[in-house]
Amino acid sequence: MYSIREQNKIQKRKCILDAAVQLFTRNGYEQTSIEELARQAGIGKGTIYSYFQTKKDILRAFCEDELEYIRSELTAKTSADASLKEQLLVIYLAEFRYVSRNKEFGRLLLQEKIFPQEHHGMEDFNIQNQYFELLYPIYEQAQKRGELRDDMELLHISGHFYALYLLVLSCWFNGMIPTEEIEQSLSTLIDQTITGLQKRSPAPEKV
Amino acid sequence: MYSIREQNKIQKRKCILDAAVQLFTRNGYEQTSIEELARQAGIGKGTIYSYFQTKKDILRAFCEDELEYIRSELTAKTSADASLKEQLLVIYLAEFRYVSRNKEFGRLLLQEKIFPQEHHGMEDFNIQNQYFELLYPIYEQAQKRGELRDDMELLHISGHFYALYLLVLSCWFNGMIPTEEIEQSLSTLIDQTITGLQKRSPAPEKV
DNA sequence: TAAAAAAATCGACTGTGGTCAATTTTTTTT
DNA sequence: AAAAAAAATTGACCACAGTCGATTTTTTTA
Repeated sequence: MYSIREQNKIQKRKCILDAAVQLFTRNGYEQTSIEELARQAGIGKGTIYSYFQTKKDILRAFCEDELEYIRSELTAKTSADASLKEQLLVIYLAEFRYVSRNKEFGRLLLQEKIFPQEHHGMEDFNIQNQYFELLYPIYEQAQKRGELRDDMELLHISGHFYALYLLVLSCWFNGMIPTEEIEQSLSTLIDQTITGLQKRSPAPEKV
Repeated sequence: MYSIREQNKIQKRKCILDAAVQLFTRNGYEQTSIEELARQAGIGKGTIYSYFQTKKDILRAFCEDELEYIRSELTAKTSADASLKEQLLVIYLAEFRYVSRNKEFGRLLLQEKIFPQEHHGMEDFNIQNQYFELLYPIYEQAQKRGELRDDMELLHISGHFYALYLLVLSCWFNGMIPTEEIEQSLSTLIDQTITGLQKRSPAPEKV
């Protein structure tokens, strides 16, 4: 049972986020002032800061919600019979599509997510872990089918693929990879990872 | 031959960076105002902005210089006989040590470097590429010794290892990996990359 | 060398993110 | 129901990043 107070809090938080979405998407993040945002949400400026610590947190909260939704949608859709590579591509490309839809948002979100401020702390840790766990079933399945080694920690495997995704994102933000080539790049890197960089057939001679 | 004007520009730029180093390291980046910085450098506030576009650019300029120096030192030192893994570890650990020495600087530097603003553009692209090329000899050498496949683009190989480094950095910033375990983590991931995540055929490989 | 042009310097000014003490609203106590 | 306590709200206020037109310094022209 929620008290009036708690009801209001929840509702007001939503008001702020709704106003943020509207203004951020219309005028951009930097171009939207907190005062404007407060006006649009129908509350005082100071009140915003009892719901969010910083301006970035507002953007982050919205993005996280959206991403969470996309992910839940996705796991339902991913076909379990597809190869590991295919499944990973579907997931990471969906994420990329989201992050790249608005470059400004994506950049700010990733900057905070990958190299966060001290004070956020534990939150991120959990979200990150949650996300990894989301992928675990896929890796486990791939292990069972013999697509992946089974003498490795899932966390390491998961991390490894995630690292590649990060790299591709970074290259895209730096203009080194155009949008059309993202899939190709990811695909190549996934292949590399699975196969390994080690020289194959002729047995390597020890020096 | 430098004109008086050009002489002054070079010197003044250095003044600003010197002042920045002093104040940033003493009081931190956030706690140092541009006015303070200008005073310390002995120039007007507005002048700073004809040398650097933003406050972050000042920090970045300093960090880049330092990093460039560390890298040049390093390539001279790295022993060419060591294994690929050993060489990579030396290089990436040196970088990590630098980035982690001051967490605040490191964070800001990486945020800008990995997910940069639009307007910086080409600069970063070149720096990134320069860095990759710095490592090329090491990979080529490893290919010749048969440690690495030689049917792969150096850029992809380079990128792949760089991705792992990024991941480890991110985990460190998120508090998922404590400083003492960085080497271990990197080491594991490098092994994984070289060997590949694929399940090896239980049947003995042809000798 | 004097005048004109170009470049560099400056600090008052602006807009904004974030704070905080005073005020209002809700809940608890008597 | 009234009083007291707790929580939420607010906008004036502050500090600071970044701008810009006025001023000074350097270079070029005549």
